Amino acid sequence: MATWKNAVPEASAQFDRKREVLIREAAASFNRRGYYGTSLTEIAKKLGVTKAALYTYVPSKEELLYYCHDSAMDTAVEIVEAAQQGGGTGLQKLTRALRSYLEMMLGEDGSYVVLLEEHAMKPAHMKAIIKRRDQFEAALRSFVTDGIADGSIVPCNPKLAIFMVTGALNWSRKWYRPDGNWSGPQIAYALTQMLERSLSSSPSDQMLDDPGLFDPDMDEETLMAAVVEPRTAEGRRRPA
Amino acid sequence: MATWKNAVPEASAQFDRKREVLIREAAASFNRRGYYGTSLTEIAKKLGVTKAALYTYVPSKEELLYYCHDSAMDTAVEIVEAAQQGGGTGLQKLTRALRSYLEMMLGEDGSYVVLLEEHAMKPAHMKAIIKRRDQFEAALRSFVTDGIADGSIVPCNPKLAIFMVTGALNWSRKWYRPDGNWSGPQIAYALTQMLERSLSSSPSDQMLDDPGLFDPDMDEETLMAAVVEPRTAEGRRRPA
DNA sequence: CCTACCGATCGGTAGG
DNA sequence: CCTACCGATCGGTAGG
Repeated sequence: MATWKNAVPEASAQFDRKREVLIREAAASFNRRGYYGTSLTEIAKKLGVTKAALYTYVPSKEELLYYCHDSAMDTAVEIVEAAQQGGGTGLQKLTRALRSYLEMMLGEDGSYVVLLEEHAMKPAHMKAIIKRRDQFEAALRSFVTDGIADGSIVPCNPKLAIFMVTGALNWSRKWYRPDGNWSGPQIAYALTQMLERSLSSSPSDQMLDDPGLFDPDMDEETLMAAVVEPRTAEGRRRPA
Repeated sequence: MATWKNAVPEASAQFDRKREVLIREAAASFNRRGYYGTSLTEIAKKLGVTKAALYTYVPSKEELLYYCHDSAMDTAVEIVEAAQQGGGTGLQKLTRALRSYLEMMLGEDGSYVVLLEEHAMKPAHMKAIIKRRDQFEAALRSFVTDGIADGSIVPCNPKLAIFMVTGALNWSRKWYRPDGNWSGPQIAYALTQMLERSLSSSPSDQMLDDPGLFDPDMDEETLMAAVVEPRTAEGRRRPA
């Protein structure tokens, strides 16, 4: 007799799950071909259904784009909060945030982080997204001002600094190839290191000149020793 | 009797000029609303003609996008060549290239530098553009390897370094507001300074914390003195 | 350089 | 979740 009671949340979970898959698939397509360059028919075909079926989960194409942006902001906020709770100097918090942001973006479902074409949304949706993004950027800027105050970051303009780092990070989606020589975590480490150097009050004179040398399981000392050590021509690449 | 002879080049010049205006207008629209989000009717309206008139100057919308990309690459190549001929260390050449690239991009007709949606072009056009862009990036990378060799740049991965700086630069189009607090040259100076710091073998411990302080006519010493000096709340902004 | 039109494709809906 | 369809808009062309 309890069957009816259980059936409701199960069905609802199914619905939510499908909706989430739709959003990720849409975001990937919007990223690849642009909002106007992607038809709902294409998205539906990838999901094995017809266009009409999509309207069970979203009321319009525009709203689908809005959901994509909103999901991306959920992730961004999580990353900033985790970086904040990790503690340490301003520079450490910033570096941590940048690295996990990049790892996420270059990871499996990273393509769903939509960044462009906010103008395609209707004004109310656009304002909501821009507001959330401003909060994200403000959190990153606070790491910079923290760092300037605690001496870990060189005095600079926080606004410009954050524009610089987010630009460098977001651009990675344009050139990153999952089947290339470098893995996501390797690029995340090496790129973050370069950006950290531009802001650190005590910039390292040792940089990772081959991202392929980085191993997620390696500790900092071993890695830095590898940088100066002689090594084989192709170095160590794509560690499991 | 010479009238006829002169009329031909004049007409041809008129044609070329109009074509150029069309390309810039199209590039600005493509940048704003995307390739698929921009109709030829919109572009035509901005130029005060009808859509059909555009076909006198370009054979198709796709070809118009190709011309946009190609013009942008012309400018990029010019900038790199000028930076090369200026001489100096690898770091100096790189910094010079980045700064003029940014000044151009934030300048009056800068919006015509199209960067995205290469996939909208047919394969042959896409290949041609990607080839030219690779040459541009290779030139920038050579500045980095020059710099590592002459000791002005810290040992690093040139490919990653150029991806980082181009990302930071290209992203500026997303946030730059011509009517904002900072002028194009001011941002170009301050942002380039930050990027230079990430690669320099002797990173400055003095950064321009307010881009508004920068005056194109100011020499380096006066500027750096202004950075440490006390100043009025709003600093000096938007010098003529 | 314009008016008038074409075939194709789009987002969205009706009805089941 | 599908078939079948709608009005609107697109890129491109004919003919002048």
